[in-house]
Amino acid sequence: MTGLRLVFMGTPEFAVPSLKKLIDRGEMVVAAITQPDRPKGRGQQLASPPVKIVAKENGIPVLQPAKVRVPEFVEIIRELRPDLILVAAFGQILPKDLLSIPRYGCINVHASLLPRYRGAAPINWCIINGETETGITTMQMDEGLDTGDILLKKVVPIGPDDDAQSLHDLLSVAGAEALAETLDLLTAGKLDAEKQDGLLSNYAPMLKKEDGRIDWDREPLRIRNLVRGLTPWPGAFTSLGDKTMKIYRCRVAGGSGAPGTVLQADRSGLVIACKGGSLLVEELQLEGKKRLSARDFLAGYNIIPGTILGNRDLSHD
RNA sequence: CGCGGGGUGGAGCAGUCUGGUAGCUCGUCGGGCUCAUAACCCGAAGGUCGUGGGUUCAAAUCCCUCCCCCGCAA
Repeated sequence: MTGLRLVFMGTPEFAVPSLKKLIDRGEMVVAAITQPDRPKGRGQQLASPPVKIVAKENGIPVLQPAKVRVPEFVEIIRELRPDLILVAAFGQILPKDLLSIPRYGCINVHASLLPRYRGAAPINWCIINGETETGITTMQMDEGLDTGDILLKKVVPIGPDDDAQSLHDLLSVAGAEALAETLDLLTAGKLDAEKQDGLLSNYAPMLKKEDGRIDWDREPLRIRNLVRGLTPWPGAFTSLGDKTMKIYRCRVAGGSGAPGTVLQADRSGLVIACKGGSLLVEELQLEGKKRLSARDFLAGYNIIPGTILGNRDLSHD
C-alpha cells in the first residue's frame, strides 16, 4: 500500500487485473475513469466496460466522460486531488493539462516492450509479425502516444501456439504485477526513468476489419501468425462461396496448389494451399454459424477439393 | 425495434418454398476383416423435428407467440 490518492483509468478486460491488484493492495482508489457505456452486440444493448463493473463491485466511484480532454472534466479530476493517475488501456488520449495534475504524474501500463509496438493493438501485431517475445512496459506518460519514459519492463515469451486471447490473458496479469512493482519502486524512491529510443520504435495501430483478410498467396507461417494474432477477435477470414469464413486455428502443412485451393477436405482435415505449402485448418466458423472444429464442420458441409477460397470479391463486391 | 442466419437422434447438416410413415456424414455400441490401425466391411441403438397455440383428414413443413444460439455492424 502506497497511501497515495490514486485515480485509475482503464476500460476493457485487459485493465481489470490491474485495477483488482490495486484493490487487493488496499490502495486508495478515489475514482475509476472509464469509457461511456456503448451499444454493443446484437440488439445494440448498452454494455458497461469491464472496469466499470469491477469498480462498482468494489465501491469505487465511476466516471465515464465522453471526452476527458474537455476543461470541465479536467477540472473534475483536479478536484479529486490525485497524487498519481494510473492508466491501463483507457482508450482516450490524455491532454497535457490532465497529465500535470498529479504530483507523480500519470503512469501507463502498456502491453509491449516499448519502444516497440506503440499504439492500440500491440498484442495482436506482435503475434501477426511472428514475434517470440513481448511484455509489459510501465511508463511515465507524456503528451505523445506511448512515448513516455520507461519505468519498468517485464518480458513475456510468446509460445508458438499462443493466440491473441491467451497472450492477452498472460499480459493482463503481467501488467498488474508490473504496476504493483512500479508502485513499490516509486514509494521506495528507486524508480529510474529511461528515455525511449524513438528510432527503434514501431507502431501497432488499431485493428481494421480488413487486416483480417487472408491473402492465400503468402507463406503458410505468415498466414498462421495472422490467424493467431486475430483470434478470437476480430478473426482472420476468407470466403467460401458467398459466405465469410473465419479461421481460428490452423497449422502449417506441406503440399502445393494454386493459392486458396482446397487440397483436402475429409477426415484427415481441411487443407488449403498457399504460397510454398499449405495450411491445415483445425478450427473455423462460417458466417452465421458457430465456431467449430474442422472435423465437425466437415461432417455437415461437403467441400469438394479444388474449391477456391477467398474468391468472393472476384464475383461480387 | 440496427441488418441477417439458425434451433431436426451425442456432433455437424439435408428435408421446410411445392404439408402425407424423418434422411445424410460422423460418433457410439455389437460383430467381421487385418500383423495392425484414426483404415475397411456388416449390423444395431438413439429423434417430444426449441416452446406454446392455431389452420388441416394430416404439420419438421403453413400462420401467430415466446425462449435460446450465431454472423455482420458497433
